[in-house]
Formats: sequence, structure tokens, C-alpha cells
Amino acid sequence: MGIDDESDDLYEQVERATMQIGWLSQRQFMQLLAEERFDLTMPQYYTLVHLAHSSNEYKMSDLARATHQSAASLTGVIDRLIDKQLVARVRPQGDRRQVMVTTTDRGHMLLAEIKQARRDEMHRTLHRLQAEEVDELLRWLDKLVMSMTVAVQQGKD
Amino acid sequence: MGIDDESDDLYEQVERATMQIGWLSQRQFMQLLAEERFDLTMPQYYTLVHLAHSSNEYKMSDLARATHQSAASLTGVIDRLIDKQLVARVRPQGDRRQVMVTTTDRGHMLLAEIKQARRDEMHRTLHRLQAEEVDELLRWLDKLVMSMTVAVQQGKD
DNA sequence: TGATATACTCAATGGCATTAAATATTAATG
DNA sequence: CATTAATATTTAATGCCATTGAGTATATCA
Repeated sequence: MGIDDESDDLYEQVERATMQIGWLSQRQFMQLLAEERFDLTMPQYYTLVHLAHSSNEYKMSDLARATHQSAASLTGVIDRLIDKQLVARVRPQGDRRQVMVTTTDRGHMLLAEIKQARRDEMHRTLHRLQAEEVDELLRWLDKLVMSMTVAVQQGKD
Repeated sequence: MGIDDESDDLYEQVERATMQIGWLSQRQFMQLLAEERFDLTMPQYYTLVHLAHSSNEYKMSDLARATHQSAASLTGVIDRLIDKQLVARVRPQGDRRQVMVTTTDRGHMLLAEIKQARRDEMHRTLHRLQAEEVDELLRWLDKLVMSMTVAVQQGKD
């Protein structure tokens, strides 16, 4: 399956870099989210963001798929977000097996605060790069994200 | 603290991309590590890699710092790695408060297998990109990793 | 109606995070 | 030298979340 040694080495380096980005960004962001004014975990935040970015309601199963969590895990995450009054559960009149979830105003407001804090942090992180460099970096990251999204989906067979 | 709206937007996009990379790569890699032949968690793997890459022994406190874990967490991680006979604890004759850890042969062998599996996976992930593109991607990722490493360290004040 | 599929929750177990307290060893002070 | 303080690590308690399998409710199909 390997192409050649030189190329293998390249892929291995990409692998190591993505893992470090994953690890470091998780740690860095967890530090921020754990602050008293936010008090969120990564899964809670990631779930909340997905929910808020979809204009309206979200089915539990769809949300689980979108955030790459199991439905069972998601139930607990949503429970805790409801305790914090950041989201709300709704029973639709159609298929009554389903459970829909929406973001509350409080949820939207908290997300806005986090976004600002995170933006400031990212400024500090990248302050050595020129704006054009950041732009270029972003293009490559998007490429990687797209490739990874496809791969993760395929890996679920 | 924001420079201007356009630039803010750019940073926000980088932030979102890095988070997705972090999230997706964690999920993707966790799937792999959870396979029966490997049976590791992310912290266990990350710890084992750091240990193996340092030629010899590692002090608990240094290892905790290098892997961005608390010393208390690391104790548990190391316990489980020892159960699996992938690392070993050593008491040095010098300062007897310290505990040193080393990778066993089994640990090195398992890492090699994981590396190969991960490399194959990364090939599948990036198979749509040209080798030159991968090379360019890597350069940008490294830039990001370096910036993030500095930021995480500074954030610990 | 009865069997099956679905959407979700619950319960049990394990790993890891944080915090505070406990233990052991070494270093520093009078 | 005895005390006290500092250092290195572990332990204990609590909470979150992952996985698995079972349980509940509703919908669908034969």
C-alpha cells in the first residue's frame, strides 16, 4: 500500500502535524472553555456550535451524526446543556419518537462571547504571520478538513 | 483587540478549521487505536509516542509537561500502559522521590504497527492531492503547530 | 393485530480531567 | 541534629464522556 519511502515519510509528517494540531488545539481551547464564565467541555461546545449554526431545530440522530458522537453520548451532553439553559428539547407533533433540540437565546449569547475570546486567542497565536499568510494557511486547512471529512465517513464501514 | 472585521473573519475561519481538524483527526484516529490489535486511547498513544521518541528514560513530571497532561492524570495513563506491558517504571538510584519511565520492546513494536496503519490511512485521506500539494500543506501545518505550541505555553500563566 | 423497525434514553463500566490531600524523600534552617 | 519546608509522585473523590447492551415508546408493515 505504501507508494515509496520518500512519500511515506511525507505522509507520516502530515500525520504527526495533524495530530499535534488536534492535541494542542484541544488543550488550548479546553483551557479557555473551562474558565468560569464559559464552563463548557469540548463535546458540549462542539455540539452547541453545530446546533446554533443550523438555523432551526435539529433531530438528535442527525446532530449525533453531524458531531460524530454516538446517540447515547449525545443524550448526556444535551442533558448538561439543558441544565445550563443553553439548549432546549422539543417534541415535534409529527413523528413522536423523535426529539428535537434548539439553541436558546442564552446559548447564542454565550457562543458569541466564546467566539470573541477565541478570536482574540487566535490573533495571539498567529500574530507572527502576515494576513496573506493566514489566508493561504486557511486554504490549506480547508483542503485538509475536506479530505478528512470524507475519510472519517468512509472509515465507519 | 480586533484589528478589523475582515481580518477577524479570517482568524475566525482558521479557528474553525483547526478545531475541525482537531475534532476529526481525534475521532478518526481513535477509531483506529480502539481496534483490538492496538487497544489504546489517545492519551495512552500520545504518551507512548513521546516516551519512545526520547531515546531513554523520562521523568514523570517532564513527561507530563511534554504531553500537556497533569501529573495525576499521567499516573493513571502510565498504570494502564504498564498493565499492557508497553512501558516500565524505574526508580533511579539518585533522587529516590523521582520515578522514571521507559518504553519496552513490546511498546516499540506496537508503535511501529500503528505508524504503518496510520500512514496507510493518511494515504487514503489525502489521495486526491498531488505530492507537491502534500508538501506545501505540510509546510503550513508546521507553521501552525509552531505558533500553537508557543501560544499554549504562554496560556499557562 | 402482531411482528419489526426506528428513535431515543438508561444503566453499567472504563478512561481521563481536575482538585485536594497523603506519602516519601530531599534540602534548608536554627 | 531535629524541624521545617520544598519537591516528586500517588491516591481519592467527583464529573464528563465513550461504548455497549438493554429498555421504552412510537411507527410501519404484513
